[in-house]
Amino acid sequence: MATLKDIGDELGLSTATVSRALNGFPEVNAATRTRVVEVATRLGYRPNRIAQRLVTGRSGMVGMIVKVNPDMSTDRNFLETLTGLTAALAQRDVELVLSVDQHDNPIAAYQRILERGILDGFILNAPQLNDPRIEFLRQRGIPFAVHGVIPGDTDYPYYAVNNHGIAKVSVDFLLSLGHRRIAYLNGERGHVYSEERAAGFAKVMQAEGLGVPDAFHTFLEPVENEGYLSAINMLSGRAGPRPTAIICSSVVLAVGAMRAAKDLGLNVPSDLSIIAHDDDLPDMRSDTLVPQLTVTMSPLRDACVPLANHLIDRITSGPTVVPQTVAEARLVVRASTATVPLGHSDPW
Amino acid sequence: MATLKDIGDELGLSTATVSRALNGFPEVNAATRTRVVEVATRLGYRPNRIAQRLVTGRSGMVGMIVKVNPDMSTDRNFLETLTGLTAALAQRDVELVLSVDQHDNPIAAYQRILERGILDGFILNAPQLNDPRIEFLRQRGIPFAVHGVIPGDTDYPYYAVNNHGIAKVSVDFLLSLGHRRIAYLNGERGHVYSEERAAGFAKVMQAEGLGVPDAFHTFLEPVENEGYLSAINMLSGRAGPRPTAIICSSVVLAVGAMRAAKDLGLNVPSDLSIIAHDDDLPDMRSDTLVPQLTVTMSPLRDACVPLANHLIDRITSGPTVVPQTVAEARLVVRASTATVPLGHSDPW
DNA sequence: ACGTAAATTTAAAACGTTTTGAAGTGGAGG
DNA sequence: CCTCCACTTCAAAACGTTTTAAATTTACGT
Repeated sequence: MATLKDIGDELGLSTATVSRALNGFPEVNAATRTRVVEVATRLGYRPNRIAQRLVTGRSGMVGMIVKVNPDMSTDRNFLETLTGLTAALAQRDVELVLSVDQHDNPIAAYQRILERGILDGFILNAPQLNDPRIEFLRQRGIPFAVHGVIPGDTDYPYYAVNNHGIAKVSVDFLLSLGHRRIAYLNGERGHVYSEERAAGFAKVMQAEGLGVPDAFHTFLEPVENEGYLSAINMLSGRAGPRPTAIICSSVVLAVGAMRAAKDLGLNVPSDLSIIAHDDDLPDMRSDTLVPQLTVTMSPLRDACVPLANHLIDRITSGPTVVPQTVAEARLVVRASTATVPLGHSDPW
Repeated sequence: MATLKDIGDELGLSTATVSRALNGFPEVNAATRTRVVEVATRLGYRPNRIAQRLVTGRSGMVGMIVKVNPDMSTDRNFLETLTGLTAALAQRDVELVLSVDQHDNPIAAYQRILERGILDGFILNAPQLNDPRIEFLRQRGIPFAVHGVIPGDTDYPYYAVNNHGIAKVSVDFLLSLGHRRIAYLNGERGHVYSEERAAGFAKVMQAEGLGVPDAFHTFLEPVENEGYLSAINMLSGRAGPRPTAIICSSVVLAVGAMRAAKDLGLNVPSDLSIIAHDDDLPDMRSDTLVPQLTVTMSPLRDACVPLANHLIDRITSGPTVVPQTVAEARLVVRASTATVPLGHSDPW
């Protein structure tokens, strides 16, 4: 716990000079600077974040609020994000403060922690379509960066994957294999990612002159059983001729769909092609499934470093800087997709 | 962002008096106090934690370090703990700062964050048998509270469940049903909880004059498939006469064991009794399984409030205070246990 | 040598709180 | 009327840093 004063005393310098020397100000003599740095490292000096914050208004700490919901699958994503984010922030010497939001009011948690004047900014994840948190933070002028982006409201730093593109790549690939009856097991309504993919899916299919009955585009909680039930419904033939291909919004849903196919005696990929989007979660490896799953892939972890940097840049450079990234998913063709089965290439 | 000065100016008082009025000092006039409180609430005053910390040395923030490992099941516990803990701490106006430890050196993360002088203390979870973190924090005099307790090293605030008791209750119950060949699917070696239960299990069985072959007491990563494989091995009869009852250290393992029994054509509970320990995780409901699982139960969430309080008490009252709690698990008898099948009541 | 500009360093204020030591009230007792 | 004490309140220092404005030193041209 050495302080600036300790260093200054040892060298006969004022704390002002020491501070400047360590913070790389140009007006300090090169020789002095090296002496200061030398003593600082010898004493193991680390600036006191608290004191820093008091005077600069910055604490080097950013917050993230976790919405707790019983659906743990989103939490799996969250934990993955959390890990990468802490690491990425640590790279730039920023700490992550976590808060859990248990109330129905998504603002309350932010308010509570903001009132304390501790944090420099926030990372938001899983934005909803009209996300009140964004309005709230924008109003107060609190810097934030979003994992994802709200279409039509993009006035902030973000890292997003091209959900439109994810849908298009999947559909294009299946079309090229001759599929025409393509179903979609999507995520829950209201989330940006599912709505965006839904729009992309609808658009590409329409452009091809292919309609999709409502029963074959479902919006599900991303748990295995939901995927199973919806796929059973689609594949049983009761809602119309069964699809020859299913696109799943996540690997969990694909696992459910594969179980459904198996239970109905359908072979993947010869009777049914399955393609999923894979966030590359460590406990949901799409390449360990049987058959190995064809996926569009955009590792969740890839988001963390850009997100951290976007936020920090925004904090340090002010509101003029709006760093944004849109990542493309890449198609990984494995064994769960094949050409359309004979006699099934007609549309619905 | 009202300050003490704002309040003081409005009432013609010094910041000193305002501060004392709000912090409940006895020497302030009752009438003044009410006036101060009135203005403070009207202005939405919240003390600035940063300034507070700078002068008092306390920040009202405690830390927790997450060890990231690919085994997500422990993370499920972690997330549950996290939720409860944040809430419990918030009750006493304390924030939780999270840090993720990705390095092999468990100390590094603590060091990094401590050097910053931000935190008042730590919550540790999942203590290992010779946990270096404890030695480190003790040496530095940093307050901490542990979820769990290391046998033989109990010189700190903690909340623990009686793991010995968990094993004993389970075994006693099975013994009373006539079982003699009781197997144990335990958690991984090195963790306090598994070692303690192992010791408890061995002791109770020995006291009964019943040995347990090594093959029937296994230490597993708490994932479904591990439970399945180990149970298959036990029930196939290759390692000796099959057990009539299996105790599982967690519900996930029990799910695996039940699948194994089913695959081998064994009925639960008539052929095989299964009992598990249930931490009451929201996504692993032991009462939704078929058959409903008999369990020893100690909700993970119960730990959070005592843990938070233990830590805060320690921080505020100094090292003389060592609040400790040992919780007992309760037995919840459901449908996965029954009396020993005829002709199987002899020991190994 | 001298004045001036540039280079370097310093003293002091500021951030918002807590806390120490002192000072200002008022009333009771002499 | 004076002293003493209890009750309130206040001014100022402190925490460790950054930053403004001022002061000091150095360098340079004459």
